[in-house]
Amino acid sequence: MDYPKARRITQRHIAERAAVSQSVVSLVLNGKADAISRIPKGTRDRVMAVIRETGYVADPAARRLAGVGNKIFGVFTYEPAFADNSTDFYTPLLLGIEAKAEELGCDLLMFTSAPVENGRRRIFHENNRLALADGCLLLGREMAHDDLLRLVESRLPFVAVGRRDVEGVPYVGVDYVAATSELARRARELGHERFYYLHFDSPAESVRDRKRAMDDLRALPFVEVAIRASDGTDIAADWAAIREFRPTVLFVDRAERAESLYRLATEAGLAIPGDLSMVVLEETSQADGRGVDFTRLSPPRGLLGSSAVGLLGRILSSNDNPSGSELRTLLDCEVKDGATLAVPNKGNVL
Amino acid sequence: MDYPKARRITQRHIAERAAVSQSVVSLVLNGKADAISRIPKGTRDRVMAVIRETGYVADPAARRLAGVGNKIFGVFTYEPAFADNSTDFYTPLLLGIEAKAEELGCDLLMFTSAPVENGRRRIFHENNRLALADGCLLLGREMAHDDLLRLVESRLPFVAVGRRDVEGVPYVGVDYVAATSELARRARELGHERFYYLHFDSPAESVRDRKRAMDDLRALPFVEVAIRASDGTDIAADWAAIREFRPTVLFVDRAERAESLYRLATEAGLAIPGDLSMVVLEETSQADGRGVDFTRLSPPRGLLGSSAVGLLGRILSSNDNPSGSELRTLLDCEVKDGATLAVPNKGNVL
DNA sequence: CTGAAAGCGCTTACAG
DNA sequence: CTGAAAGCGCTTACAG
Repeated sequence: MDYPKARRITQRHIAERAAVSQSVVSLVLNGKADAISRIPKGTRDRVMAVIRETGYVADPAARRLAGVGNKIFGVFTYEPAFADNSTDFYTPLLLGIEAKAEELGCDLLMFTSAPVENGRRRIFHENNRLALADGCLLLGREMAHDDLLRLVESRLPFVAVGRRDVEGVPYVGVDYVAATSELARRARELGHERFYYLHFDSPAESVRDRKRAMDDLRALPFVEVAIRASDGTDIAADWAAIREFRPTVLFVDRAERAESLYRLATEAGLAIPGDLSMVVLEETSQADGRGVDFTRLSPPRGLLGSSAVGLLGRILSSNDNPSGSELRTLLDCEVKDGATLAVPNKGNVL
Repeated sequence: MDYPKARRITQRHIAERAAVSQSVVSLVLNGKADAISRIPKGTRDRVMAVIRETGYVADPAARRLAGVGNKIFGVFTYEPAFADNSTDFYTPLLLGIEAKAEELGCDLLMFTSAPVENGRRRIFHENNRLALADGCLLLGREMAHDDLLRLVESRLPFVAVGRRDVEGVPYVGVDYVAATSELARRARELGHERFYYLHFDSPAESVRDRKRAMDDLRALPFVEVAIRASDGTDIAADWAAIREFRPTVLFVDRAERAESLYRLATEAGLAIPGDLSMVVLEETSQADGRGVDFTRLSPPRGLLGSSAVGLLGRILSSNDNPSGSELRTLLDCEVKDGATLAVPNKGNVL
């Protein structure tokens, strides 16, 4: 793809018309305060007038090459953001990111060109345009840890959305451990003692955090917890495994699976929540208003996005030095009361 | 001993390690076929090996400055895309854009930094990063025609999403005239003779196109058409005006208003569609599944986005020359049968 | 076949 | 106070 040479106005043109040298134009435009103050006001005004007349704007590529920032934040999504099943997840995140970027006066460079291999994107591909960004935002449930290490090494400032278990990676994440524990606590208080947790089979931090909270449950007296990883391809098998354990409450980390299990349960004649309570550890789909009103977690996705942009902005700003704990922020996760968690029926019918 | 500052790998480094000159590296990387063919295969392989080892990627800013394309498409949205009431409109569009960009291997530069004035963005603001993009996509219901003219003049290749009445502006739009006429034809066939059209008070092309179709209706025998522009601030007044005309069918261009009018009508004891049929000339909100199932237009938003990206790609490609009509494409708009258009009751009760 | 060099448009130390 | 110049990393016509 060739770049059709648009006749651009340059600082040389401005300089000619204002009868100064090109460097004075550059100085007036973005010199340091004390350098500018040495230029007589008359000269400054003359230059500014010509700039306004001509609508001159500095070429960002040249600025970049000369080593200054451009207020461009790269956005990299590990899973393709536009895939239908990711829309619910990414849209609120991206809205938060955009809102904050607008507030900071930043442009957003979406790295849609990263090639997809095995369902995930490769960030360091040939011809990646990472260097055009002042810093970068990383989104995705799973991120390859070697990519993250390489990014740290590259010195490109970046912020991951979601907690990451990699040394030196700044992130803004969600406190899934606390929120999951809170839901478990509520279930326990209602009298549940047999917990089943069906979770996605993934090494992602957000998956592991939820699992840790469920694991910790075992320390409580009278509580029994069964945990099963599932790749989601055989829900019927998952359901069979669940029934065998005879839980009174079922935790599921993915809303879509919860829907399937809900159907299987009701088809089997079970009353939810009476015979079996259900809890979902993520937000349910907003797409249709007809879904089950699950008791669930509702991560603050908009805030997550805007906070990540805010943190990246602070990292890039020379007169701001985020502390170690600010570089590793966890946001509180809201619990939404739905209609699927209640006191268990007396006789367990499963 | 001082460590050399961890710097970017450049072509010079590659050249040193492969024992060639820097220009040979550049040639191997992106020279024309006949130039490359003159470099012995051994040399080429040596250079490529070093490039692979080091993971070298050309600096896009330098490439840009040297005058070649970067496969970056700018995306400019006149209305802030993240505003809550625009999400329904922009999201499918952006999904289509992203999908096609990924297919073409392009990155997307979202101009979120454009300052908002009076609810719309200014594209030519100081420090705009337009020049970083190979070409640009323009989204928005209304676009300032002087901005468009200036853009044409700037020679930056661009494509507008939505038909535009400005000389030299390439676009991909929706054929609202045909689709609106089709809906009117159906209403006429069902026996409707008194049409009311309430439309947004805006000079936008998409608004004018729908209005033209409604205007054309007047040519039909027995048909009476009343048309009212509304800024949406006083729906009650709009409803009063509608009642006074006693239409049997009400066309509305905005789904949100149609919802309000539907409420007013049913509160007034009217049966819809019996006493009053309603037709909406845009897609209704997907946000909740509980809205009215309007008979309506459903513009192909995803396709609109991907087609616009495709067209921009063709414009930028040197070996492709879109014809005049391809530069001004209108897509067919689907009509969705809902529950609000039917044969009118015998006695008009309005 | 390969290298030296000009040039893209900027920033910024340096010299008048 | 202001200008000439080096340098950022690349592409590409031009000379050997």
